[in-house]
Amino acid sequence: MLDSGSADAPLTLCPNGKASIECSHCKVRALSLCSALEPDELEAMDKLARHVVFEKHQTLFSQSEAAESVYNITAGSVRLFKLLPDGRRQIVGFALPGDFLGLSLSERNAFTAETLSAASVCQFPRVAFSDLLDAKPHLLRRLHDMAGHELSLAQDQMVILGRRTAEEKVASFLMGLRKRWARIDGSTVRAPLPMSRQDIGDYLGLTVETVSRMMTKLARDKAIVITPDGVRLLDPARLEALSET
Amino acid sequence: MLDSGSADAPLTLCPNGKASIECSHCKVRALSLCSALEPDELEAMDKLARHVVFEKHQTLFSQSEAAESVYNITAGSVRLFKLLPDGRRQIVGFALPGDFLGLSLSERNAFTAETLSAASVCQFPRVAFSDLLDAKPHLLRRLHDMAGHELSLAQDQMVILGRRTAEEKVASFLMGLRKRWARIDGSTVRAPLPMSRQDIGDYLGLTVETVSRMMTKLARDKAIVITPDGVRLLDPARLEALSET
DNA sequence: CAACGCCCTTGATCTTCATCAATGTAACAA
DNA sequence: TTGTTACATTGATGAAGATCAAGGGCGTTG
Repeated sequence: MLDSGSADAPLTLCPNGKASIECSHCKVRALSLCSALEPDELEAMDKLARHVVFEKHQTLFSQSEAAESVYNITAGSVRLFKLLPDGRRQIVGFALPGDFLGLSLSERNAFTAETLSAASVCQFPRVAFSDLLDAKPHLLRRLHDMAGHELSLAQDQMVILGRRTAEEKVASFLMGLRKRWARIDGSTVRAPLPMSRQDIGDYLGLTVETVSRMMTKLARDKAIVITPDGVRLLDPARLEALSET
Repeated sequence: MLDSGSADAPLTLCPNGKASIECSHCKVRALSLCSALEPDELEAMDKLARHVVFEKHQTLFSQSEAAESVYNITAGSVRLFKLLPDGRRQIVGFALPGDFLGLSLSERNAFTAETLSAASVCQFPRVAFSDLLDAKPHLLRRLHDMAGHELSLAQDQMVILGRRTAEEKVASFLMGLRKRWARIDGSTVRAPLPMSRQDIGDYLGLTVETVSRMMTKLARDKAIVITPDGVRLLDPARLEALSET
């Protein structure tokens, strides 16, 4: 895990002018990229930053369009997907608070990003961000490490999509999501599900109905409890067994 | 496509001492990473390089082991896969001549790499390569761009695994492979298949039998011709339609 | 509060692909 | 040559998950 040492130091740098304790931007950035920055570099980042609030189901950016910005999700969550011409949809990931989008700095967006709920986003112009990187090689290095991690996650997802049963897919999904939430809210058993069953299905290569049936099955088996906002994991060992690598 | 301007200039730098026209190392590196290098940087690279020949079905490196090297495949091809404890296998990619492995520079290997045929590999110690990058930020930048491209390919593969039928999967696979061979041998219709049907199945989330049936179907429909060493694409338009994004 | 829409769940049936089994084919060795 | 082995193909059957259909919970809106 990344240390959060730089989280409270540069209070005044938050682009929206609030104290960090109130500012989701400053609060979460300690979780990922910005903890690698020196104060002067943070300042440079913040000069570029623009804080934007999106409503539910709004599009941050679309597949194939020219990439304009790098995004840091500071609150809310986002679905990332590709569409086939006939309407089939594959969700390639979900972005949670603290996650970055567009760090590969490619010219065009590889997928569409839509908010699942109201969301706050810290946006940096791609070109300016790219220039900053050229001036700060160690930041680029950090970025490259993050890209390697992302690639590794994508390959794990290939295993899930290609070689796991419906029940294993849902179990792996819940475990994976729980671990990501743990970094954000510290909970070891709660996994809020801001996305619909349809979204989960499009992420796992299943239909809504199958996702629903597998969730019901896991609940019947006392592995999880389904709550209005997501699930609580009753038997992580059982889920772990279903999703073992 | 990358230009090959630096392909023939630094002839003497080839680590195995042959002239470039005979040296698969020098011939292929123009295709990817090394075309971004200045002569002095190429020299630095070559000082690190070790040229190794592997036999068929040998392991280059294994999943979870400490990553020792960066690899440039100069001849032959390689399968990259992850295993589940119960033996299910997901191939996450195939490496062809000119491809690099281990450029993410992570501490541990994310997958196992095994040769499909006899293969020549140019190997660089990971740590030394990493140090070189720290000294050459523009090379790191180039690497990061390549990582972004790889991530994008991984996401395309997620769409194939999650949302395509067996026939579409096989068609996309053949088209994708043909495009990669085109960069190597220039052919627009030939797609050699150094991997077995089992390998293709483990790449596409299918069984051997289904792969075989779909190949037969495509051949019956006059979209491809099956040859001893691979396939010839008779009707690329039909295959394209099956694999349209 | 009633009506509507949206999402989730559940059941019945169908399709695709996996599984099981047999046969075919090419490379290689004795 | 024949036997052996590994891989590919083909057919018959089965099962996982998709599809089709209906109903239920819940928040929103008039």
